[in-house]
Amino acid sequence: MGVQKAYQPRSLEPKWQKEWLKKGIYQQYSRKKKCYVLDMFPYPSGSGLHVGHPRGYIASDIYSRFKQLEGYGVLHPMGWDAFGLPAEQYAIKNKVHPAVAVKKNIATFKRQLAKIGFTYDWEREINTTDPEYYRWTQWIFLQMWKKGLAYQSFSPINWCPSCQTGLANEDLEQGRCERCDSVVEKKPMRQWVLKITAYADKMLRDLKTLEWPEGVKEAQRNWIGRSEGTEVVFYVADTEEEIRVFTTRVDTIYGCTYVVVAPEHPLINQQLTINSQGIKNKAEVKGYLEKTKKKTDLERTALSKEKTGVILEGIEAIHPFTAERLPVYMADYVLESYGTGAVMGVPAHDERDFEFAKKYDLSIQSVIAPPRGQQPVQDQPFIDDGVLIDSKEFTGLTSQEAREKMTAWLSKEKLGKKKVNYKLRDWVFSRQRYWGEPIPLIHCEGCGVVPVPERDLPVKLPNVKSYQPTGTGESPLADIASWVNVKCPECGGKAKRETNTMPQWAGSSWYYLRFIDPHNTKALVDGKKEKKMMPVDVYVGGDHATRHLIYARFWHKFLYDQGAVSTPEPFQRLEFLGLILASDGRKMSKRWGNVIDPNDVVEQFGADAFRLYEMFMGPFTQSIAWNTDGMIGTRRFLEKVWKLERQVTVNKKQTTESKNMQSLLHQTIKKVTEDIESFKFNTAISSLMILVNALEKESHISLITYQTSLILLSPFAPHIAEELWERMGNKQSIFLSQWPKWDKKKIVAETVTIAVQINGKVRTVLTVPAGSDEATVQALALADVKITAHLDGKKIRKVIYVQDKILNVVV
RNA sequence: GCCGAGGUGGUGGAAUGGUAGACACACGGGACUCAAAAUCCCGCGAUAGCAAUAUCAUGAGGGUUCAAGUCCCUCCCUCGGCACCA
Repeated sequence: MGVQKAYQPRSLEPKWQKEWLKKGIYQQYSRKKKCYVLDMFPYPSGSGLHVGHPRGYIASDIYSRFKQLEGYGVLHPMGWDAFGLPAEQYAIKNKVHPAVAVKKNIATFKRQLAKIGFTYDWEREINTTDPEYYRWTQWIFLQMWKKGLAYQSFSPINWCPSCQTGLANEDLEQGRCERCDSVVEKKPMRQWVLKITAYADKMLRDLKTLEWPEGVKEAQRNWIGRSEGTEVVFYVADTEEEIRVFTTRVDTIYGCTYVVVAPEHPLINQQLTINSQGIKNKAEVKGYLEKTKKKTDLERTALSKEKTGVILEGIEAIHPFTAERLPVYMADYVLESYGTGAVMGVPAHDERDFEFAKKYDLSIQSVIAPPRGQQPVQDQPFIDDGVLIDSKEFTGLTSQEAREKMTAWLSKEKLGKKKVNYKLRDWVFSRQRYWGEPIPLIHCEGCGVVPVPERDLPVKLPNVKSYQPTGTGESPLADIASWVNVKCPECGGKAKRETNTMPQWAGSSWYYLRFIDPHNTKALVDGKKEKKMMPVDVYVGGDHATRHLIYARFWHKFLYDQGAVSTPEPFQRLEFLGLILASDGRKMSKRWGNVIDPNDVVEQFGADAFRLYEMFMGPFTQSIAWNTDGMIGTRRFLEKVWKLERQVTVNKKQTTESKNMQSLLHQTIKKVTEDIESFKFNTAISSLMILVNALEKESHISLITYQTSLILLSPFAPHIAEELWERMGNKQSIFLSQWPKWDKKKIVAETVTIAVQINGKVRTVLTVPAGSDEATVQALALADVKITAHLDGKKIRKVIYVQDKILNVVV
């Protein structure tokens, strides 16, 4: 053991970091049981890591070390999600190739990470911008294309005028670009789109099988937005034209007093171009259309906005049940992109319709009566289910019965059918920017769209003079004639490459597979290695509740259907972490000047103290403000651990501590084991502190107790644990030892304290041998002065006794 | 508006229906020191009291229970997600 020096993390930590790497301590892949622990890999930005980033990495690292100690072969890799706008913007500004900037940033990130002491297997490091990586991103895209899941669309998409690129629905936040906050416009453009909606049902269904936080599942459910309803046909009077309407409340249809279509609805264009009949107030309608076009989606959907619309004079809709002629309106509160782009107006039972009807003085007919006892509120629509009234033969049915019967009737009459609708839109997959994976397709004059043959993958991103977006809807790649002009791989004729690139989210949609064998992604296809490692057992991260998780699930499910992967879901368990905010309560950001560099903290307190503090701050799922003052606490704790060595007796295997001490040790084993498994690191650490505080008071600590404590500490503070472990004479790394098991019998303490209550109020506590029976405890309690004083001769009505916990006397 | 997570000391936070405030930070007092830092010991929800102790106290108000931070009902507030989705 030698003479003990002061605890000096600054020399001790780098020493072990090197040693672990050299010996490959964390590459125990030959073990039988596997555990795949994955972090959401970072985007290597120019500003480097701040103390918020490592929170998730520390958690996954603790979990990985714990699982390795439990005997698992743990895969815990790290890589870089390096395509995307920031690197490109940096490149434009500084006139360097984005790949150069990315390389530099990755080096910074790695240097920062290395100091915290992670178990990452750097032999499996990946980078989404590596052509050998994106060869497979392109390959997967081609498989989708071949199955008809990638298609060209020419309809209007979301266009960010500042980023000068098309965006997916998921990239918007309240009608603004999530990246730059610009108001997004609608722009008709040629786009590649992935048919993610084809997987809507499967993604929804399989959420049930996942161990994910309820909130994230719910966000996914909302995003997919499945709703069951009825599609109803309203014929346009005196024509063969029809307006199809989607509703979830067909039971209210007798209250339908008008029909509304979206401005983009095909009927409008068609009826405007008819000369003889059709819309009579064409000028008015055209005027409204013009106004709508000028509005952004943001303005159209603004919450407080009053509903506007215009009647289509000369057009009437036939009510499918009553054959009444109803007025038809065009209004921009109806969205073309959802349902059929047309709705039936039931003002008595829908808030929006009610508002609209009030404004345009439309008739309001109540057809749903509230269930017994309830009174409808005056001057407000009744939007709940109830019992049908004034609905001919459907009168008297409940809403639910009516929906079924009415839908059945409509089906029979060929006037409608059951229909499921989703909010989820297909994924706009092309970007008109430089720094992304080229879409591996070729446009041939003769053959049309032709895939790049597999042997020609990857389609490498060529060098360009300017990374600046062109703004024309073409990417900067379009300017490189030598790259764009190719021979058609099928007919050898004149052809051009697709110049759009893939979005930021492409590379991260399958990266967890690449880690399984980063040098040979054929594993994807041949399957053996994939089968051994998948699924990811625990996925740790935050901030991407919908986009990344929904995209990755979609790609994975596609690959599953192709037989390329063996599991229907990629991430079995998800641990979603809270952000670390700056001490001012804001997000840590260069912009606010409130960033704290983890390496500064490590420099001052040591990596182990830093790791402990990040986990001790509070519950893992909760956002929390950083406070460097707290660091001193975990550092002091480690100093105590360090000094404990002096109390270790040479007496080898035997335990010398009291029974109560043994009980505490075993309680701690149980607590730490269970808490790590459930990601409750803060309470695991506090129980370790309790143990250390107690050991400190012992005159002697047995070797076995001490070493057990070191193992319990090692996932959290690996460096100090390894150092002290070695000082105990161990030749092999502590991380190749075994996680202790608790002994139920030893957990039971010799003595326990029992609270004695009178009428539920604690009056005294008794220390009694564990397992004492009620009679014994009651006798002791009634003999206690404090109790007799309170009883004051009153009659005891009842006594409740909970073993080893409480005795309640009711008087 | 809908969905999700919350509301506990000066602060971060603990509490299978069973002694509310574990653990830690800050703070106050003491020891050591010429002095400081570090370290160690003691105290630390509020009110009253020299004290023993008593009363009150987990966003607000009701309820269930021998016993409620925890379960039920009504309401308020904070954070996160979604939102003219028919």
